[in-house]
Amino acid sequence: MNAPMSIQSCGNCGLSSMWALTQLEMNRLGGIIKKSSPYQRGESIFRQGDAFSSIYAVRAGMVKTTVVNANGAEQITGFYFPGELLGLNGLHEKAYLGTAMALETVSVCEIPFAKLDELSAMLPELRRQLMCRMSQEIADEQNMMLVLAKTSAEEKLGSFLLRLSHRFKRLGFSDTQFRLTMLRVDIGNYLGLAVETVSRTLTKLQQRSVIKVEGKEVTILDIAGLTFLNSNGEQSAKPIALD
Amino acid sequence: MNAPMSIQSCGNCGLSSMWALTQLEMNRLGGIIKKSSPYQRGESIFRQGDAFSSIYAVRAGMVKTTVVNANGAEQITGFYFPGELLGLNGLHEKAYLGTAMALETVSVCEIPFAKLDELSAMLPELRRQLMCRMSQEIADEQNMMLVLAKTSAEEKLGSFLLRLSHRFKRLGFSDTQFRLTMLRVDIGNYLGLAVETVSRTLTKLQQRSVIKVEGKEVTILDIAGLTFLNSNGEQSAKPIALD
DNA sequence: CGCATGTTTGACGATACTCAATGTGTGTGG
DNA sequence: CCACACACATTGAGTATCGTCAAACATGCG
Repeated sequence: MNAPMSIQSCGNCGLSSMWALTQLEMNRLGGIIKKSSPYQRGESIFRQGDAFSSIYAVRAGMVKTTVVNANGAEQITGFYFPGELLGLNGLHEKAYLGTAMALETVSVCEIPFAKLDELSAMLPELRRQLMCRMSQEIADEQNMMLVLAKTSAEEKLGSFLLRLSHRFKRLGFSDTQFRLTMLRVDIGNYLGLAVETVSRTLTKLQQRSVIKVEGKEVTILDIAGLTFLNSNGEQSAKPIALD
Repeated sequence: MNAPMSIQSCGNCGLSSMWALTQLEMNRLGGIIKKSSPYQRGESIFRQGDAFSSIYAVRAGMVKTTVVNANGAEQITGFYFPGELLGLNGLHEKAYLGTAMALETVSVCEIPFAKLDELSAMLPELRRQLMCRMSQEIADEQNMMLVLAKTSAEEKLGSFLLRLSHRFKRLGFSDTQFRLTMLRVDIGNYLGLAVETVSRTLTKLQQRSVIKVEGKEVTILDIAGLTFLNSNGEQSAKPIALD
């Protein structure tokens, strides 16, 4: 089992590389950030319903967020990589809308939101970065909605793998070979597929030499093949436009 | 054909009711908002790839947003009601990530983002409201992801109708009887279902007296029935937790 | 080693997609 | 005003895909 991935630590916290702030701004930001002790696999960083107080930046390791729906079933809402922010959805309800759980050994920085808000009044660049990150979160989720709206299991899994690939690349890791930290059942839950379908589809893609799978290790052999799975031009809504 | 729904107009713009700001703050905000002429069905408010400059608040009518994916197919990413904000996802790329199109006669307010940003440094409550709205957008989208991750067409459509119901209620309209502004094909595209499946599922739910459908008019007869469709406790990921 | 957890594979049936035809409504022009 | 064209919606028949159930197979851990 290899070490969980991490971003370069620097200054108070591993955050400066992603926030693009000046030294002064970083110092101010660093002043309000609390470093927390690492979480072990299965431990939760916050829980659904807890009062919202802070957002969290993942420093190392991968986190999954889940909600319990009306039927009492647990549904995964996201996987979070180092450098990504947790808890942004809790602000408007003043409570966390889901539970964040470590998938492996995880290190996070806690950023008290009230202080971040005050600070953002004084530091324009920090404010813009924060907005920007929230905007990105919105965009990422729309992207995920596109994945989920695909009709075939192959497309869903293909898009899922490509998304992972992009995020590993952004972290400086290989975008063609990586480790699926989460379980097959998690992938299925996240994508709205049965576990067995996940397994079978991975096997099928492997047989076609689009990917190689060895347990949790995945190698992407044919990115184009993965991108254009089942690419029948259908399933699109025609524009009303006259415009 | 009835008039498109709208929020109460007030002051410069119909926004104050949703922003919970003081009169002074509203005046300052009103000073930067541009009212735009109405858009007709099929006209676009902004287009995918356009440079990001403003966010838009829907005042009246319904808007759909779409993206064109790798295969050149159009995919719907959202339907927007009066009082909701468009374009928030464009900030981090400095370009709109999708096209926003009027589904009926639509009126919007344009809010130049650069000015909003400046203003938010001076008005703490405005800043918090803005963050709060972005947080809500994130939460709404996660909610939608839950809908899409459902495995059965019935559940997807049921949840879709319930979401619409809640939003109509928030606007002061009936939450049990409303009009589907969008086409069946749009619903299918949005939910990852074939048009025929949308049609058949609506019929099936009607036969079971859960809803009543007459063309675009929908009446919800049994909210509980709609909420707990196909509620087999399965399809959930078991927590790893020891914790 | 043995148990628990996770993954894969097989067989079967239900669900949803495809193709095709038929309804239904709406607006246009004769 | 009606006939027609067009876009949209529904329904039917056949098929592929995916979910379910069950069993075998791996993997990790005490």
